[in-house]
Amino acid sequence: MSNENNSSKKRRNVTIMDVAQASGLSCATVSRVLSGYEFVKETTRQRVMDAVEQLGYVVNLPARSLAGGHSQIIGLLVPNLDNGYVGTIAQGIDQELARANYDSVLYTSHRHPGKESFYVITIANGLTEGLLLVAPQVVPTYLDALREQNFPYVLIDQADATENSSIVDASNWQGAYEATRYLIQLGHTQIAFITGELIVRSATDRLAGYKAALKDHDIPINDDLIFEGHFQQEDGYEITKGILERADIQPTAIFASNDLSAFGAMDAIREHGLKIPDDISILGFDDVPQASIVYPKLTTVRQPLEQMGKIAAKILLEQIEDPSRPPQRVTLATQLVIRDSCGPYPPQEGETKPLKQTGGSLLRTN
Amino acid sequence: MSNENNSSKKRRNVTIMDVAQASGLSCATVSRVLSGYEFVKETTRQRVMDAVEQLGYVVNLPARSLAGGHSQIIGLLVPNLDNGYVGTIAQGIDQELARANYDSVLYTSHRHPGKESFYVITIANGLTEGLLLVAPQVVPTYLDALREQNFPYVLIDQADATENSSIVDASNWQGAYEATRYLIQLGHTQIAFITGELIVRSATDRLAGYKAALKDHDIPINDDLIFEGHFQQEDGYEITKGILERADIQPTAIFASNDLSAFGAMDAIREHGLKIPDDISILGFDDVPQASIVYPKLTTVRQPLEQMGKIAAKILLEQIEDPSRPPQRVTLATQLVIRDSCGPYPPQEGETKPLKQTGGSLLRTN
DNA sequence: CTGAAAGCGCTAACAA
DNA sequence: TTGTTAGCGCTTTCAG
Repeated sequence: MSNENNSSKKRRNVTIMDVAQASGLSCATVSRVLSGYEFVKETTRQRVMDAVEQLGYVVNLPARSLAGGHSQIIGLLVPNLDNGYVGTIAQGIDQELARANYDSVLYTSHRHPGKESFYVITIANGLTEGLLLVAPQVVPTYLDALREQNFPYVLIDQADATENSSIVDASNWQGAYEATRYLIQLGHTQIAFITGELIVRSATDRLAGYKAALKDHDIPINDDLIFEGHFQQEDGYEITKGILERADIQPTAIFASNDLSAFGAMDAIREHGLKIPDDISILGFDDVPQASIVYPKLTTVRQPLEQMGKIAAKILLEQIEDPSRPPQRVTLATQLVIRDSCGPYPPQEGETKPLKQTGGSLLRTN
Repeated sequence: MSNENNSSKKRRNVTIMDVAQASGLSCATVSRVLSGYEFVKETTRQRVMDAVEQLGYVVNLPARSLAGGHSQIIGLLVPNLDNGYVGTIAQGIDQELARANYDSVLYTSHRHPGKESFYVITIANGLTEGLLLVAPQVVPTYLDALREQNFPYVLIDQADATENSSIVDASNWQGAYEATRYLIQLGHTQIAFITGELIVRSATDRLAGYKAALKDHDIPINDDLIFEGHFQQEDGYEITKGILERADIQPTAIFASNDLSAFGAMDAIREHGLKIPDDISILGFDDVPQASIVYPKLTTVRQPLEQMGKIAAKILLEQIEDPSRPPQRVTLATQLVIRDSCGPYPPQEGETKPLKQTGGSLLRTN
């Protein structure tokens, strides 16, 4: 066994000074080598690196940040993590960050109800170089503060009222429009719609896309078929249950504003003894990983979540590098992914898979 | 519009000094108030707080860490984020952390292949006060370094060869044993088993549990029925496809070492035109959120993932507070969750749901 | 109970 | 190309 210094509580870490001493150079030079400064003699660099290696030196991040260097850390503010939605975005972010050797501090919103804004400012204060804000359910109040400080941030899947932030999102209106059109072309006219949080831009855009498609096909918009949800599976379940119990409406298809609520709807439908898509069609939005796992596989509108994360990270990194860049907005195309949860109306006997090309962004996958 | 100082790049942040000045106190006192030191006159505290409020002061984390204070940050090392598994654990961690006002820096492993160890040490150096390591696919090499530095860390769902780390995991052996017994009681004797990464302890434990159950019920262990996978959906799919194409083996049930590979297996089975559970039963392990969404709902062994995260965080926090605490190991009970993917063998006509109590940790849920 | 002062480890002018 | 020297904002003895 090794020597018994278990109880030595605080072993001082190796610092840049130690390296300087060991290599017979100044700490400034060591610092230069470590942060990749160009103009150092090759032999010097080597001397430093040797000492670093030998002493097992590792940088102290807080010290570096404090001294004005790059912490190489960005803050990632998310509402939660348990559904694939955020995870997939985070995956994309992480990939891009890794390329630039950045890491992320994870913050969950709604953690300090009311003091969110204070919380965010703290994050932005010192530790992180920029912020990535993923789809909070409510429009954040601290954006002004960030902007005022000229602190880099990018919103993901979320609109900013002031139109003054960098934003990465997907074409929600378009996606909903095309999906609705698909259902219409399948023969449906009684299409129920489950909305998301209606204070969120993506939710209202999807609703608008749905309405526009109906209108363009001369199908009257029936408010009785529109139900306000909250992007949760539970909502989808409860709302659909309600729909199925009502006698006054008979939708032949349900378009849920996100996959999660679509899953809830599927549950309710099965519980009611109905078959999907024979008795009723279901369409979702997002294309989270689960969508292709459920049975029947969910037809849905794909948001390129991972790519959204990547691009957001890339923009943020650019912004960090050059804070004078003006905010930019990137809207990625959504894509209708046709799987097995939508069928024709009226149901055709013998037909297995409805696969009517509607032109544009269609996709058939697993 | 406000005044045009957009171009002022670096507005100095409000510091503790400003607060001191504004309140006519010393920065030491301000610091004391801010870090909740007990012995300050109430009126003084109030004066400080007022100034803080008025100036909009927020702490600078790096400065605090550097000066030896608590960063209130722990590092969270995870393999990925896109499946519910890690997300659910992270959710639990976050909850516990929030209670103690801690945050987490997210690190993804396999990001710096080969230099992982260096990476981890960097994390541990300065920024974070402790580390939570979630189920890396390989046994990490840097544990010794951490221990040597007396740096607090907790392993989640992962064994440590040296038996010298704090660990939170679940009763993998037991879970697999009970699940296998359940299948046996359902009448199955030809039970295929898809393993996980066999260098990972949880994977070998599950395999051992499966074997033990067979043995205890006098069913010969057939190595031809055991397939090595990697905890991935893809594996489950490929392996199952292979199984179904072989003539020499005819399993009536497949026990996959995690839900992900079970999902893959389900895909392969459906693709083969077979029905679950009528033609073949499927059993998973983990109970990730998707498990109750797939159709048919997956019968699986639940790992209390969220709770594992919570407890790991709690242990880490304790360890941070008092580094002299000896490492502890907590193994949480797994639980067989009976849903719809397993049926009796031979199949009984007319029977809807097999629900044979096997005693112990059974559970029927959605 | 409060203030003065010495760093924590690093970067960034400014010199040399 | 390299060294010297101030701090970055905070905590923490040590005096008062």
